[in-house]
Amino acid sequence: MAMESSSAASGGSTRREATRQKLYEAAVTLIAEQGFSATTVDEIAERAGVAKGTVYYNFASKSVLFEELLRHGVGLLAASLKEAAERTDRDGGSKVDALDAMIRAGLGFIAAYPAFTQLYVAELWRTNRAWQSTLMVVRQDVVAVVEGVLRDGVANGEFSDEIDIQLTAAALVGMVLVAALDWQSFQPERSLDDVHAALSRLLQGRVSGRR
Amino acid sequence: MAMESSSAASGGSTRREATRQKLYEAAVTLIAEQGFSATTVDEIAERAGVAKGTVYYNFASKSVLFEELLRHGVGLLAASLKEAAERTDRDGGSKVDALDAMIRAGLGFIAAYPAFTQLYVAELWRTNRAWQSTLMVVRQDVVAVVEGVLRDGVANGEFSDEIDIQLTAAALVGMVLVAALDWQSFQPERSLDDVHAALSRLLQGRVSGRR
DNA sequence: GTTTTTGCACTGACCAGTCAGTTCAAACCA
DNA sequence: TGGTTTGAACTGACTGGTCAGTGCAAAAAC
Repeated sequence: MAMESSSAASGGSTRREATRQKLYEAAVTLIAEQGFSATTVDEIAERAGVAKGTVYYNFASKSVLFEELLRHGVGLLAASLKEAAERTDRDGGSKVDALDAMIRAGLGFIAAYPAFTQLYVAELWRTNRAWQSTLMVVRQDVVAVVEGVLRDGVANGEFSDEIDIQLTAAALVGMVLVAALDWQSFQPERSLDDVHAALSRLLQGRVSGRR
Repeated sequence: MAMESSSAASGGSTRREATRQKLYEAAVTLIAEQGFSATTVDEIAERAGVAKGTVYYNFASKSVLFEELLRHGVGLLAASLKEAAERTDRDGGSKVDALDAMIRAGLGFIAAYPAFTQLYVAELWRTNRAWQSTLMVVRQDVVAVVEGVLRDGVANGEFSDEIDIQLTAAALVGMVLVAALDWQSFQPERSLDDVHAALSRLLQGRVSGRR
């Protein structure tokens, strides 16, 4: 995942931490490609360049490794969105600007950690999974940031008070998520700016306006 | 999935066909809940009320069963979208109306076959899967319908010629997909009309217009 | 000298796919 | 009508292999 790439990152930069990081990175790619069940612990260890025993020295089980990975990644995404919204606020931007900035931040995150995003999308709507509750919490973290901006926008009259905040937030997140995954998978040569412009136009209803 | 529920449906209404149908229905739910790899053939057989051998009598392998399931489901979705677009055309509606009708058709499909949709989303962006090519084709079937409407709209001046057809189509599909899954998972009490209205508003840029 | 990692052998559960044998229903016969 | 044949459909015990997780002694790292 290469999240927290600088070695002097948060938390304790012990040797243990470095190993865990390597394991995260190996696991996220493999699980994104193959899914959780189809990915073996041996594979993860091998890709991380580490002995199998080390995996179990650092994580209680395969699913615990996965859950910690999820929390790790979503934390970064939510923080990035929040930061984008707040920055726009400080600069005196409108709420549309804030949404726009969040779209860009979302795209940036997905471009940086495509594997994580794939994995997240693939697992989010599954039921009957051990880590379902982890995912719910984690989803709420992200959607809540968007909902907050929408709510503020309605309050200050910038958005129609007829919008359905929950549904609209979900739809916006979905729009960015799917467009970005499509971009990565099917036309990776496009630039972030390109994709951002297309989504921005859609957001601002400038599709049906005939230029 | 209950697709093709009438017993005198297309194809041959043999005993075999009925069994295959039962297997589809069993498999789609289980795979949506647990994922492909985590779902065992024994489970599928049991849920379908059939012996394991029957699964292999009817399908060459577990993944062939899955691939046929995918084609089966996506065929229905694409047909439903196409039908919605054409109906709008016949009634002399605009291209925005066509998009709107497709959103409704998409929501209707997802409401009718939520498990299939979950499964589709979860598998679509995985790489390194045996059925990757099946998925690509199948995705194109759906996105192409939306692209077609966008293209027509640009041609007749209804849409800005600056829109990026591919990206916009993907984003629209994503918007509907994710909003609908969220609806089903997190606020199933909402009506289809509710959800449709929210998305329709977003599509037509009536979010930032201050009523 | 303590923490962490390694390497590897081992276990027990689980699972995809097989196959020899059984059931079913339609067609044919008397 | 009732009996018989035939092939398609179905069954479920079995096999060969895979994989999560364990245990541990010795080596590295700090």
